[in-house]
Amino acid sequence: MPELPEVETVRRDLSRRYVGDRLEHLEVTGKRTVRRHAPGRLATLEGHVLRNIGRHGKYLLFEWDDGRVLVAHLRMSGQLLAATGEPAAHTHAVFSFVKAGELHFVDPRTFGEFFLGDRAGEGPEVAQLAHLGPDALEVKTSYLAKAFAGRRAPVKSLLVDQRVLAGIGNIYADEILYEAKVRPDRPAGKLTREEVGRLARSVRSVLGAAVKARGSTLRDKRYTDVSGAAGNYQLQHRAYGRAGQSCLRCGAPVERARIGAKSAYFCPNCQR
DNA sequence: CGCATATCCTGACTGC
DNA sequence: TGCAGTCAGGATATGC
Repeated sequence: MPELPEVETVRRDLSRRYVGDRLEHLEVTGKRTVRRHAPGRLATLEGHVLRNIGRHGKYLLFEWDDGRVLVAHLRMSGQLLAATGEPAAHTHAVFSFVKAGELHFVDPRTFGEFFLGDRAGEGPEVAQLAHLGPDALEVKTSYLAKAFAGRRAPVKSLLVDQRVLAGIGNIYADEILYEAKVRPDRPAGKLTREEVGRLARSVRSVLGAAVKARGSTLRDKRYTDVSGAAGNYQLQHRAYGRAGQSCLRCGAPVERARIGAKSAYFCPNCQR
């Protein structure tokens, strides 16, 4: 499940490989891959040079030599793989670059999408992403305090709300809350200023460490980098997936609860 | 408006 | 061993 650290790892891999190269051919075969506009519009990128790859939260922003931006989201199961040879099962798009060769978009669950962004002024930001909060790596305590004020929803629900902060998903939310020693079911508006500060610090430190470790690859191997290699941050998970095991800080058994429709792992003893 | 829930979809896993 | 049922979760639409 790609979240910010996985998307950032993919962004860096893609940048090294494809920026400066010319798109020779683009074949989109997935019926659901382009759904915000006519799928044929993507082919108008053929012949253009990729100038830069940006990222906002979990969205990738491919910037081309004519100023256009191709937006991509991998959702639950999407992968971007440098590939040679026959496309694997569930390959929905193949980008062919002049020098670097092919880039395959593989996505069994077909939730991932591509679309051409509408520019919203200077810079690479696009109108379709205007609802996103700031990128989670740049979170500030003062911003988070304002966003939480008066809210009764569980703090975890707001951490994964992309309108509040862009980039955090279910796994890193649990890791962040564990690091900050805050229970996931606490009403967000009831957190003290000090707790919000710890949370903001943990957002930056957990995501930063996960980017360094090239993201988390779980058993299902739904995430790998662009060359197909696994990440390493799953080895540093301290909350996610550890139900029934001893808390690595205090030894109490880690609990699993449901918050909204998602599972939440936390230590009921040292997260308060 | 804020919050909760259902939906999209396939593959991995669980239990009989 | 085989098969039905459940779960996984990112974003968005809908309901209260």
